[in-house]
Amino acid sequence: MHDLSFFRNHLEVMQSRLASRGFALDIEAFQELDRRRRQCVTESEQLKAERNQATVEIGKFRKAGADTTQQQQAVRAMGERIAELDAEANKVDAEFRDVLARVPNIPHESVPVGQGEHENVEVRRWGAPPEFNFTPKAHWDLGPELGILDLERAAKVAGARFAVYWGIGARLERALVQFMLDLHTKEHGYQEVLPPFLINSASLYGTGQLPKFAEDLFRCQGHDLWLTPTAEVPVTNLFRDETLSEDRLPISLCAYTPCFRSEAGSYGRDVRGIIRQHQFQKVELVKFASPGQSYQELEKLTHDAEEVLERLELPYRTVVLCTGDLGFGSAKTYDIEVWLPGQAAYKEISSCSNYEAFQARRAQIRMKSGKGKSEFAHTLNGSGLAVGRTWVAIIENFQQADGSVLVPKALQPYVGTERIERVPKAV
RNA sequence: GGAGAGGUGGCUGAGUGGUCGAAAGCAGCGGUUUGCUAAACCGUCGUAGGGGCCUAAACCUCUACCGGGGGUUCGAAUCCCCCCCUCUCCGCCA
Repeated sequence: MHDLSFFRNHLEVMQSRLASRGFALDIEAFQELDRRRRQCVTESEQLKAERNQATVEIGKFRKAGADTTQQQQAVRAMGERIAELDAEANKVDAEFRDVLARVPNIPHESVPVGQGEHENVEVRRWGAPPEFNFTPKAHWDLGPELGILDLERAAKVAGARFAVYWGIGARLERALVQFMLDLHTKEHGYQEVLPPFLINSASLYGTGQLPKFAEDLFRCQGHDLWLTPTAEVPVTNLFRDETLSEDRLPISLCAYTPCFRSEAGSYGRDVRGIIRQHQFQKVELVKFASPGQSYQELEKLTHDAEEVLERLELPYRTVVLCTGDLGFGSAKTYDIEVWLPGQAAYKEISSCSNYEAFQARRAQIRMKSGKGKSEFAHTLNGSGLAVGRTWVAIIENFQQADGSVLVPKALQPYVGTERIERVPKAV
């Protein structure tokens, strides 16, 4: 959500900067809606002022014992007109807000201009893809062969795009969660939180998933509750409608949650394996920062996520998204992509974004210095990391000729073994 | 799930139909006094939207907001209905 008065007064600037990310702002339609909205509000408020005055007079007259039937009728008629005007004002205002709520954020000036994914710019590359003296397998073959990944039974108990992990496979997933949380809390200065996995509409609105992306979510029938698509939502909304004191910023939080996404509109993409699931596990990093420090914090947060891959000896590259590939609310985003031998490609495993005040304005997250006026905080978040995709990266990168998988050294204490071998069938 | 008690400004807390955006206290901010600190005293002290004003700040003014949404009334923090949340007790449950 943009600042209304700023937006209204800088329409041309907004238009040109939004155009860089492929969003066409219709200035005339906006102005017309804004004009109608103000007209309704002004007229209604004038009438309300008159009514309030008349009402006070009636009170005085009645105290004096006078008959006020006539005045009462007049005010009643006024009330009817006000109701009409308010209905119209509400309608126009809702329309106006809806338009405004669907305008994406302005890209930061450091973001490269581009049309889409292919124009993202690589900023770092770490490690080298492993070389195999055999043809490496993809996890969708390797996992079932090892007996640790079972997509068929997952389809039975839930459906497509779900997974069941068996034995050491389940333990590997759990070990990764533990490892990531330990790294971020003990070495990167994050405080761990465990939020609700079901969240209400107000929270989703606060971080920008609603109203625009409802079809991407799972909703609980009969309740105002949705399955969280990412911990970003409950964790960022922790401070909704609150004012943070500036000297406590930045606040850095990390949270483990499962994430649920309907993946409507992604039919046919990543259908094999567990790259794209309705449910996946993620450790999320969230920061609340002052405007002056938020870009520095974005760099830190991104490095904190990259560190996970380095400790796990997984090759990756980091790209900065160009204007055309930027997410709805983000002003700047780094994607971290891990190397997957099964696909011989770098695949997104984390997305680290600075939303500036875009979410904070929606969620009313303010900050205040000692005596200054309060202003909106900046919010940031990034995966640290997507656990399922990290699981895939380990299986594929550390696979051996005999079909077993070596466990990276840093993870061995958590997994309790140096090598993953075929698990005995449960039945 | 059942019964009861509540939800008022940053906090505490008054207010049961009109002059209440809301007493009082605390915290905050500005000032006076003071060598400094402390204290005392004076003042100030909510948010959002509209207009004055072409733009920005300041200022003035209007409107809305006393958990949320509806209703009654000339007029609602106050009366009625629905919902949400908190607390206490009971039931059930990991």
